Amino acid sequence: MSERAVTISEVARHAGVAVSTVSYVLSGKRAISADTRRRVLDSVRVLGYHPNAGARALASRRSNVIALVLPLRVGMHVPVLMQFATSVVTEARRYDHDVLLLTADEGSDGLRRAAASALVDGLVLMDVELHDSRVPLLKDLAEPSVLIGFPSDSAGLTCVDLDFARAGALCVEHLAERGHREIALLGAPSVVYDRGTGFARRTREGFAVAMAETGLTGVALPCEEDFDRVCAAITGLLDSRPGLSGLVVHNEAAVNHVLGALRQSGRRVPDDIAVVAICPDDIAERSSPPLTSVLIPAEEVGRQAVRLLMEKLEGRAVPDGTLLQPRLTVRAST
Amino acid sequence: MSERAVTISEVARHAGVAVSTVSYVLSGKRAISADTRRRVLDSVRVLGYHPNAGARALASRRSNVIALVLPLRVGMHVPVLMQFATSVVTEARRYDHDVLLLTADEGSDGLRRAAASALVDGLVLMDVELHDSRVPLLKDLAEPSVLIGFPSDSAGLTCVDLDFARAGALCVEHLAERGHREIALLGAPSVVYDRGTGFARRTREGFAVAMAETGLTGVALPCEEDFDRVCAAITGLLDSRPGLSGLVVHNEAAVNHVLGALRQSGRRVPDDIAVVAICPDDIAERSSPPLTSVLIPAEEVGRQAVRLLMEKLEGRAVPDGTLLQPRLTVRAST
DNA sequence: ACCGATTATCGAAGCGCTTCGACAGAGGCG
DNA sequence: CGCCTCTGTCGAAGCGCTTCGATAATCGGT
Repeated sequence: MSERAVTISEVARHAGVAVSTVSYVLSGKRAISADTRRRVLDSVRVLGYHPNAGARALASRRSNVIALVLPLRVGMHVPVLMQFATSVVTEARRYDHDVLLLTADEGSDGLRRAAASALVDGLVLMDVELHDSRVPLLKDLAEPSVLIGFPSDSAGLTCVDLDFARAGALCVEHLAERGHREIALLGAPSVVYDRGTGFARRTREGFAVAMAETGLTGVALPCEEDFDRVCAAITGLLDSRPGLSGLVVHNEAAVNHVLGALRQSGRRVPDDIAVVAICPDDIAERSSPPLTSVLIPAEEVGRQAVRLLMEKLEGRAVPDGTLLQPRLTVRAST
Repeated sequence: MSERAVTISEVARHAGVAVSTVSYVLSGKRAISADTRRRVLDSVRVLGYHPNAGARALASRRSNVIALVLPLRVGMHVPVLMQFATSVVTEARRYDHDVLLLTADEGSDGLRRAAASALVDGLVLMDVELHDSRVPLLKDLAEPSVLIGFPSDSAGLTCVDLDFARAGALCVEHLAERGHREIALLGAPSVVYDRGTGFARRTREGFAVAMAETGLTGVALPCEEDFDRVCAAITGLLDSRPGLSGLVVHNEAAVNHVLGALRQSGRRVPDDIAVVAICPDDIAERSSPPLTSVLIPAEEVGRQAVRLLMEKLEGRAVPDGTLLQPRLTVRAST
């Protein structure tokens, strides 16, 4: 181990050309004859050359690295995060970029540090809140950024998200079509609403609007994530609303507890009560019965976010807001 | 936005010193008078100087970035991964390093690329398998690395992990003390064993050894992660082993399904059957009843991994293998 | 008052790459 | 045939930092 790394000048010598020629072969920024190109690429292969990232970043003022800022607090849908992170990394690699992982608890300072030191060329932020302290910083950072989620003041920012309002509405409409007249939404833990997290609130709003439009009655409640409190909530709900025949669950961690609680209170799904979840497909499929669900397209959100960022890095204009349309998959629970 | 970044020479001019003096103030590698130091630090603050990462990496041959290689396949304990990633990032920041996220599906090439281009100074790999194709590469990479998990040929590598064998044994011993005589282990999905994933196998081995030592009888079974198959497995187990009174569950995704299945078949926990889980505390606490569990100390594993890597980066010797001792927390399920 | 050892600072030489301007040679055109 | 335009290649100037060796300035010891 540990021979010194191959440099571009060794490649140039080996191929019998100038250093700059090697650089142009590799970047494609100037025309190079087919013959020279081949010789250079051969030398690159033979010597096992990998351009030094630091030198490249210094000279070109591009690090080819983007930052991914993950939230790491309670109440987050962890598996969704993970899916999301994966798709960001995969898509970034497709554009020949790497991903630097930052946690939200470093806050604005972390972002400023990564940007100001030219460690990264751009930023993708997850789980942006309605009133997010990082938003002002992003607005006057030289580096472009893309947010997952919409802060309340999103002017001048590029935001992507699932259209949660539509997702909430979709669930209501589906249940209405199935003939249900009284339904309930079980959402995120109350702390998530209090924090002003956009996706939770927007789902609730979409739910409310669709309820009004379809003429259904019902309530929207926060939902904790431990079995006992889920059970209590379900019991309370069933007692107070005897006509209730449908449930929308927007809480990945609680959804299995909800099913358990219904089983325990003797209700059959879907015969006594129908359940629609807003959650990843794998969770919906592993439940019993498999749940009709609205998929959270984490992968596509990640892909879109990276694409938009790459566009901005190229200096192209991009739309301010991108809302991904939810898709409802009917399974056995409705 | 977008004024050019402040450079070290602007700081030097502002403070009335040489560029190298600024560098030495910032790195502390040579003695600097208190007065000069103060002037320089003031200028740094006033101008908002952040050293350019690329230039620094180029000149010092250190990027101050480490790679975190995450597995992204089925059957992984996703939330644990996340916890782990967080602790790696947090701990790395404490040593003034950043974390580059690589996914396992780029395979050895991804590692080689990141290492050869000097993008990273070292690597932390998660979820290493018994026969991992990346192990040979790691052995002759110039960059130091730390593995989470033990490959079968771990000679010359630095590995960290929870002592899963001990964790399995601990569960058995706990149930034995409580007077149980016949118990079962429900483990990972069978595909995970087939793949040769170390932690699943080692738990099973520790379980088997402790069974022999304590004189208990029972079986170890793989466990799928959908409710219906969990239910079937539980029913089969209860039917075929009427004397069974204890269960060890080493499958984070299935543990709530197990409890649901027991409820459904009319068994009370812990009166009819005791349950010990190997899983994160939050899952154990949210179940009903809250589960006696062996914690997977993801956070500590991450911290240790980073520490060991930093030691290696400093050129210090570190132990080949580090096994973290599991801790059993008694809750209501046993 | 002089010498050697410290201590604090400076200047300059890279680190490995990209990019700009220059230029030789090959064609196309009048 | 001379002139001009392309093409393909080269050399050199940085990019912003670290680090090495050199140089003043200071100091105690004689």
